[in-house]
Amino acid sequence: MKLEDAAETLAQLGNPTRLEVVRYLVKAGPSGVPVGSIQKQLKIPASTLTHHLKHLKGVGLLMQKREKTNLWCSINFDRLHEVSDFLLEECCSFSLRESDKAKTEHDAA
Amino acid sequence: MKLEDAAETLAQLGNPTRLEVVRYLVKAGPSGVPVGSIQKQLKIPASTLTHHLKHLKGVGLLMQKREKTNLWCSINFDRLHEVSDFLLEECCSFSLRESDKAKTEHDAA
DNA sequence: CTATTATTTCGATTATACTAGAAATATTTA
DNA sequence: TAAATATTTCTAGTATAATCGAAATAATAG
Repeated sequence: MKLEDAAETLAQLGNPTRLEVVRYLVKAGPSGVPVGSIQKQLKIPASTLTHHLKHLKGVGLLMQKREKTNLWCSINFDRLHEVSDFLLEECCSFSLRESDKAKTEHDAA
Repeated sequence: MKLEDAAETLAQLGNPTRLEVVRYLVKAGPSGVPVGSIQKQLKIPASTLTHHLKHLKGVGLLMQKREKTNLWCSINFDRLHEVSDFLLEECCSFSLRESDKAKTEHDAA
């Protein structure tokens, strides 16, 4: 995953209203929930909700599928895992303290 | 972890410059890296970097420790794990499709 | 076709964040 | 004390996002 994409996705998750929606959808599981249910359940004005859903869709976190008049929303779990994992990838792959002690010039450039 | 706190933390991670710093510190491991090394390595203007470090510290992602003239920065791995995990907690704890099929009134309120 | 329900677009207000140069401060070493 | 290095504060310009009411647009059922 590219850093820019991860940052953009995390930024979208960083809005409290949007995160509330995401958490709700995560709990709802793969089958998802209609837009209207989210709206009533979390008491978010319709226009505000649409706005946020568009953002979530934009970074690939949200999937939507029409069924009659309802638009069912569900989380893209793969994508969410990807972002979640990104944060800790390559953890501790170098230690400056060691090279520091060994008098290696870390900041050569 | 409270939703508001998670959102605030994710928002901080959502800035590309800050995320780059975090990723660098994650790779550096628990011993950390001095401010100046981050600055040179990632080529971020000093004032900009200080600004971002303050944000990261504000949400508890960054720990700092002085050693002579250098200020060593390291990631609070516990905190980062907490946020990372938060996203998928209570996954699939309810399914609207099922209650839908059973004609249960989900949006009663 | 009309009524009803679901969702989106528009438009306007308000607030907040990113960025970085220049100057200031702190800490160490000579 | 002076010089050198490390980090922070100040300040200001620029841009972008959150919010939501009202009106518009689907989509279906009767």
